[in-house]
Amino acid sequence: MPIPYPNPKLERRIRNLGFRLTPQRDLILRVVAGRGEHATFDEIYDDVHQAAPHISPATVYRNLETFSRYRLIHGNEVAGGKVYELAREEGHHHLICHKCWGEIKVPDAQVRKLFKQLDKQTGFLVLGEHFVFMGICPDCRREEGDSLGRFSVYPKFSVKSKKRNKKHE
Amino acid sequence: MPIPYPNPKLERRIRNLGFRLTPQRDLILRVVAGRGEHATFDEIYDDVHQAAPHISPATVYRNLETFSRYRLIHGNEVAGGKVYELAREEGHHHLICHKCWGEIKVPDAQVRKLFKQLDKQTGFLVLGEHFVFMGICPDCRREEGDSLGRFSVYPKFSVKSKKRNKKHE
DNA sequence: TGTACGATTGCGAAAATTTGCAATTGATAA
DNA sequence: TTATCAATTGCAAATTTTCGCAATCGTACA
Repeated sequence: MPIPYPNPKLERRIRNLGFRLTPQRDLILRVVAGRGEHATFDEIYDDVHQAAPHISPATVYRNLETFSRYRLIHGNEVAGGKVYELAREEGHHHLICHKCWGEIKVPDAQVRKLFKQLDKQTGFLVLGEHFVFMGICPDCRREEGDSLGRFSVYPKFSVKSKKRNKKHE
Repeated sequence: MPIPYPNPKLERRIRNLGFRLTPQRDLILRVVAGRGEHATFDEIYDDVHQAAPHISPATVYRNLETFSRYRLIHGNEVAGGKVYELAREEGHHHLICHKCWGEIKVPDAQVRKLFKQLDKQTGFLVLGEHFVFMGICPDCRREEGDSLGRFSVYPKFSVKSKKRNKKHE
């Protein structure tokens, strides 16, 4: 379940960071929230553009980047594409299979335990609330063993051409 | 220490996967090997281009992508830039500080333990040999506490304009 | 409220990355 | 060695992403 929006906590956070909460930013956050997990740039931009055609891609790029940088949202590299989602208190992590692209969720506690250990040992505080670990899922291992054969790898999943609508003509 | 090159094992791996070992690919691998850890696209392309000016950026992009896909090299998203390096037997992982960009290496064993647990619990085999965990390092925590303030975040590290030399003036 | 300042936006241009395709060239088997 | 065939390359074009800058527009404060 995505974080609800409007989200007073999020707004407070934005202002505390010294950011202005512009209509553009508000909309972008709403869209990301509405998309739930793993929204691509295109999905986000499409929604934003539909709701407010004057908002430029550059603004969306910039804000996604800014929000990520300040951990209001999380950006994740998945299978050749980048996906975004609202940051949450609870972490959640995925195992994604190289072969079949299946996803398995990992209980946060497990990963958190590693971070706690790292902290104890090095004093370093890991901040990521969302990690993606690539590998091979149980089913595919059964089929082909642990090594990735030549033809077991897939093309990038993301749709190729976005072909945004030009404004003029 | 980067993996030595030429590397018979790597060549065998390439051929086993059904890839042709073209001069372009050979050079790219040599360059990546020569760069050691964390080579950016630009660094790689520059070296390649210097050694063989006729090789196009597209070829380098394609092969970096292909090699990553088949785990001959590892591509990693670091601080807004992507970096590549030759894959190795031994994993190695980094903690990178959001504030000062300091790097701390994590003993592979520690992370591996997590993966082993995941395997035991889910049957999923994690394949990544190189993970990057972002967070706050001990020194910066001491200075500012655990929360990331507005001005504690840095611009992207990667050099902005690449401005490749055009061939035809 | 009204004013002032600096953050943010949209635009167009620049730069980076990907793609289509014809030509080339490894690798295999005769 | 030579012929064959599909993988790979280089180019140019298409597409995506970033950047510079003047104009706006939130916010803070009087």
